[in-house]
Amino acid sequence: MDKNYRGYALIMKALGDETRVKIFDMLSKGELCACNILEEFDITQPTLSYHMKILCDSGLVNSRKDGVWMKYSVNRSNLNSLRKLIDEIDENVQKSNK
Amino acid sequence: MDKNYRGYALIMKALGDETRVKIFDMLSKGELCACNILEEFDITQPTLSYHMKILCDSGLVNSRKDGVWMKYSVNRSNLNSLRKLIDEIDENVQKSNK
DNA sequence: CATACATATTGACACTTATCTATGTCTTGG
DNA sequence: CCAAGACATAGATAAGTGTCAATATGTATG
Repeated sequence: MDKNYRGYALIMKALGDETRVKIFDMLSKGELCACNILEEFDITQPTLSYHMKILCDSGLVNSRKDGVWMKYSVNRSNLNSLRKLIDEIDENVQKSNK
Repeated sequence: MDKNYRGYALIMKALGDETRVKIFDMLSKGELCACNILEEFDITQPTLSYHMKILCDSGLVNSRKDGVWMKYSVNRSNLNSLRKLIDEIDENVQKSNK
């Protein structure tokens, strides 16, 4: 049973940036609009747009258009898949150290 | 209570490469020597050495010298800290969707 | 419809990354 | 001590990344 290492690497890479991991943590507390996120960082709007695209492409974040605004939220099922990988690795570590 | 986003980003970046996430998964099943890992990949020895350095620098992997060999293993406490971050984010998502 | 506003796209740029070949260092056996 | 083997380091290079300014696109409001 081969794992989808490429997919996991994509997810990890998406979180492998201080700005993006912070954004993801913010989103975990609830849906946010791009402008709300932008306020929290010292980056320009195009740069935020670039980061949001990476988060969405990884599958970790969902987006929906609400009028003029883009609303972002955590994709629960892909977060769960990431969680499972970590849990499985952790289990293996427990076993191999017994 | 501010989180160490930089540290988390470093860890995620370390796993944000297909080769490295695969190596980390291998190590979760037990300590391995560099030469054992090398056999599983189509990369040169210096490239593996480069990847192992990144994994070790992130804190996710421990190394020890055993004679001529370098033995690598998962750093349990840092894996646990990663796990906690994911768990916490997951908990927030559960809460905010109630 | 014209304007304002929120977001996306483009093009440029400096910096970083993953990879290789060549070479260095360290350890062990003879 | 010398040679062989395991690993690290250095230098080169092509590709990828994060950022910005400028511009385009889409949407709501007067």
